[in-house]
Amino acid sequence: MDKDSEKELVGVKEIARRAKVSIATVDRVLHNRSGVSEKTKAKIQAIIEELDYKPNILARRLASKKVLNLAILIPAVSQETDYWNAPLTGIIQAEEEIASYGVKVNKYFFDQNDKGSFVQQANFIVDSNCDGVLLAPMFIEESKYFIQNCISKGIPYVFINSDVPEQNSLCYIGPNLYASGYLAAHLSGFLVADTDQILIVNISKEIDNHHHLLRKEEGFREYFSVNNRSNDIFKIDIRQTAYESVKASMQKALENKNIKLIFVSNSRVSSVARFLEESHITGLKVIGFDFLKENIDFLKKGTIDFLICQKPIEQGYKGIMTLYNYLVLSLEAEKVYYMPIDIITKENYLYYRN
Amino acid sequence: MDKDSEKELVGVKEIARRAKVSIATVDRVLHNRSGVSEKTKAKIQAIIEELDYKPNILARRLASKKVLNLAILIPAVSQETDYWNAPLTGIIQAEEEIASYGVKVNKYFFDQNDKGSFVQQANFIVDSNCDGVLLAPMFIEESKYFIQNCISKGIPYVFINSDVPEQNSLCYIGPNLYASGYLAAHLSGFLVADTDQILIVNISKEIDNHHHLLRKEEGFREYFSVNNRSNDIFKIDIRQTAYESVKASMQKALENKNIKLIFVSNSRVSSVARFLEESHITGLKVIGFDFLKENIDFLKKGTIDFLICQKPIEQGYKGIMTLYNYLVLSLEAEKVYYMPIDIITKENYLYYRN
DNA sequence: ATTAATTTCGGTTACGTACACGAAAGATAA
DNA sequence: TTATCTTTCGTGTACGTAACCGAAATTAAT
Repeated sequence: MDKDSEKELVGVKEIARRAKVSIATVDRVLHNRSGVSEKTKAKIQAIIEELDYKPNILARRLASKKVLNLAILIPAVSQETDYWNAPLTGIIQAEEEIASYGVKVNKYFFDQNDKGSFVQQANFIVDSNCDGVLLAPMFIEESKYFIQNCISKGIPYVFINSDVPEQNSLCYIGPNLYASGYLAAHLSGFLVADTDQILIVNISKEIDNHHHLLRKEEGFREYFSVNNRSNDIFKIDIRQTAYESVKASMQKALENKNIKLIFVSNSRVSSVARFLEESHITGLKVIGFDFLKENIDFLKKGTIDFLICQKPIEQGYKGIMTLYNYLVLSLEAEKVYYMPIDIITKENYLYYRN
Repeated sequence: MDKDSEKELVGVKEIARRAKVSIATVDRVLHNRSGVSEKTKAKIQAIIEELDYKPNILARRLASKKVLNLAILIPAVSQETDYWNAPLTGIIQAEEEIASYGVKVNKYFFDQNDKGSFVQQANFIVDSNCDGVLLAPMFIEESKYFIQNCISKGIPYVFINSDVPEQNSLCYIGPNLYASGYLAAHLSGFLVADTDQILIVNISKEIDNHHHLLRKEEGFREYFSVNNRSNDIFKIDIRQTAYESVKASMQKALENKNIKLIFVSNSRVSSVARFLEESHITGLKVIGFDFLKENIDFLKKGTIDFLICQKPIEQGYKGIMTLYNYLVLSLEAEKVYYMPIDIITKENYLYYRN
């Protein structure tokens, strides 16, 4: 049972009384508006300091009638993959939670396979007047350009899902790609012997996106190198994401080899699993990414052994909340927030929360 | 870019205007207080329905000057294990978040090895006047008695960390013990061959607590049974938690056997790891529970291979928030909220969030 | 010294809801 | 009918902060 000293919550009124000024004046220094002499300003600030005054958020939001406009720019959910459903879900969750606090989230979507749509939507955001941006910087150069516009308008922005370092974003929320590749390799280590052959599969159409996969591959290879494991590691890049294309590439890749484990560097792992199943190839271990329905189906059946996932819903949720905390509560954000690297198996997927 | 219809946020004032009554009358039906004729009550309710009125939480908390008193009853952090630090951290986090909403959390702690202290603290809570209780029902009968008191006073209660089913709690937040044991077995399956011997170690002083460990053991054994794995599985119960006692028991247990994997059914796994290290026993795989500093140290060194963890901080956080949501926002809670079963290894522990 | 311009500050209302208090309307009894 | 009681409802103030508007104090210009 705690008996710590009950701090009486003081408000502007008490501060005004002690400083022998009106609450309006206190309000002015709180928002460092002009119109207060240096002397009284100092006096009031001292009292604020002394009393450890914390403004009442409720009263503040209630009295301030202006609504906060946030904008998000993320890929649209396509028929190819519904990965971005998850971050969007988190974004909507956050929106509902803070809607009554006068926050509105305007949603803009672009086509992952079309840089033009990204630029177009980004321009819409620039033209709208918003107070903060949540962005999936999938196209690096275009993102940098967009950011320049934000900076010149004084709009803070948060990166989600993939980072563009050195761009002075409020924060980055997403995976540490390298580390997740490294972990995948560790899990692989349990599944194969030193003499077994390993295949890395990168499936991605857009070159920018491909870049992210390479980071995972580096981490993956690093593990085997650091631990002096001498497995043969092959790799293929598949640049057409349709199943037929994956199938053809996989057939070729497995020819005349004795691959024992396949590492698919993104959520497209279900295509590979489907191929293995349809070809009646068994005895192969498979590791991939993301908690998608198709992937889980194969996980249940044992075609996929491990999925690595990084809480996409929470990424969206935290992205919005970071902007809210910064703009409304004026809390500073962690510059980099790496999401936990979750391991999903047949046995724990039921309890997983994105 | 969404263009859904902007719902104008309406308040009691608008409702009052439409119903041609005063806001006080609207307020009365909102809180279904007495003093309103059935006719006007029906009229007002219809309008509320039609307009899909959502009360403004900020204004509500601001105007209502009564503070909400929550009580928690959890084990004290002992020198033996600081596991309960984590839930407490989450509880404090939640408290800070909602403190400005007029919520206060009163903390009561009991000694895990002393039922009497549990009863005593529970009585303190009953005598205090609180509006909700968060409880770790470690001692089953005593908890049931406590709950009876809560029910008779109309106080809602939430279970955390371990469940007592059929007690009509607002909700249970914590692990699915059986499933986590099952997962541990699955991971073990990767680490051992069919001919290897396995040792299950239960370390716990209190019998009630022991009961929880058995659920994990069941899940563990079930996996091997379901998958027709024929490993010899031995087991020991250690009823004294001090290291010397663990050491003696372990020495005896390993004698004349060829154990290849040890499954420790709770967070005491570091004692076992310490024993192995001091005895220079290598080549043994170890699986245990919980993200504690001692455990992580051994994980880093490779003495422990896997830790299973179930977000104790979040358990505390969610426990308080569930009460808050129920009492303040009158949101119903999920009856059972099983925490995700997280797998922690050398490679991902850095990114783990409790 | 007087006026004008500027800086500094206080009074006041508003945000959406809760609730005490008292007034009006209706019901009952004489 | 009038008096009394009960039910039903409206007025007004408060919660802690934001911000407008105008007043007082200070400074600058004549």
